[in-house]
Amino acid sequence: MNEVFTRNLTAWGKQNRRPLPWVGQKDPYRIWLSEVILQQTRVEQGLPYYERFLALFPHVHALAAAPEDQVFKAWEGLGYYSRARNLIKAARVVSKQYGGSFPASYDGLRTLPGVGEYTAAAIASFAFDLPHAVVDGNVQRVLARFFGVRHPVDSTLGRKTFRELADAVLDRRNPAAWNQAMMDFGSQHCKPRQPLCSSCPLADHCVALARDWVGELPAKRPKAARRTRYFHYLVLEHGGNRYVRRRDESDIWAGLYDFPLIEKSQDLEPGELLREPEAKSWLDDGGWELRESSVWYRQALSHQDIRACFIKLSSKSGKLPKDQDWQALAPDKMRKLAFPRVVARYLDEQG
DNA sequence: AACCCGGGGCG
DNA sequence: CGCCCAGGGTT
Repeated sequence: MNEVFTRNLTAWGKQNRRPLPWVGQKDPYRIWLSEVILQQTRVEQGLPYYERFLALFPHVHALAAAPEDQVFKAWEGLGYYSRARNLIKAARVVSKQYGGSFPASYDGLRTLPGVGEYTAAAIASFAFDLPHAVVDGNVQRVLARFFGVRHPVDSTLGRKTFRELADAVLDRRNPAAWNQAMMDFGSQHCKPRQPLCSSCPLADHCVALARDWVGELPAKRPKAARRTRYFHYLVLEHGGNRYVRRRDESDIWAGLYDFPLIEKSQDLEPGELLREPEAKSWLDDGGWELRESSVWYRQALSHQDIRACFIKLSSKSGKLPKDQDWQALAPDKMRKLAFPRVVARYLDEQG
């Protein structure tokens, strides 16, 4: 069974390799960059970001030397911004401590920030031809269906099972081509919905197909409920400038910029909002006057449902409390900074 | 082990 | 609207 799986998947891989800029590459920097960009991200979505990053930062030293805000701006809209933070950290380690050369071992790669089991195996196999099997969503799906594994992929037992299975079927003579074939097969043939079972080279021995489990595999644990948050943004204008701050690392969008924010568990009208203690402590004595308030913008994330409203106020004195690190910025300065998607949408529409 | 972290595309 | 995506880090 294993032999059939290996032989047929290898044959499929030879004829169906995807023409992507990082496929077949041996430069560890380019492999690493593409893998981090593609974490939890579709190829079609990540591709333009990969091209842009490579143009802006052709090698690891350029990325290591870049201003952080420039890297975040290049990452804007891609999500999971801890990837951008770790990208900068890892680039600096490779640039300064390793003289620009990525570690040429799985364990060495694993020490880099943002490089977990999957990414370390990917770089080790693609760049260095080392025998490490990648286990991503595609690989899990192929293995779960063909071998009929019903453990949830996000459970401890499931992770162990899929890692061992992936290692067992790995073609150690050509790990790069094997890993590529597994992921390509999962993304193009053994797809999550409407997989191409009728023309599948593995159909004869596929457990899921024989038992009619294709639609339920791979199994996942039930998800936590989505939390709804109401973000009331104060757009404080003073002499053509607006106040922004860089978000800290304890909540969503760490490292990105946004406006003074009052969060509530429900939506408030501007009149109610400005009577809240939080608003009064910020705005009192500043002579702030209400100008207009936007419609509600909505952003659905996998784990949160965020609704944002933008309330514009202006003042001649422009006074704000000093205990927060607000900066008053002109529009041309703001354009260089990265904002959450929902804020960027507002800025695009309002100017 | 459970939880958190974005955004987009698709059925 | 729910699911999925070339996952990783923190608690």
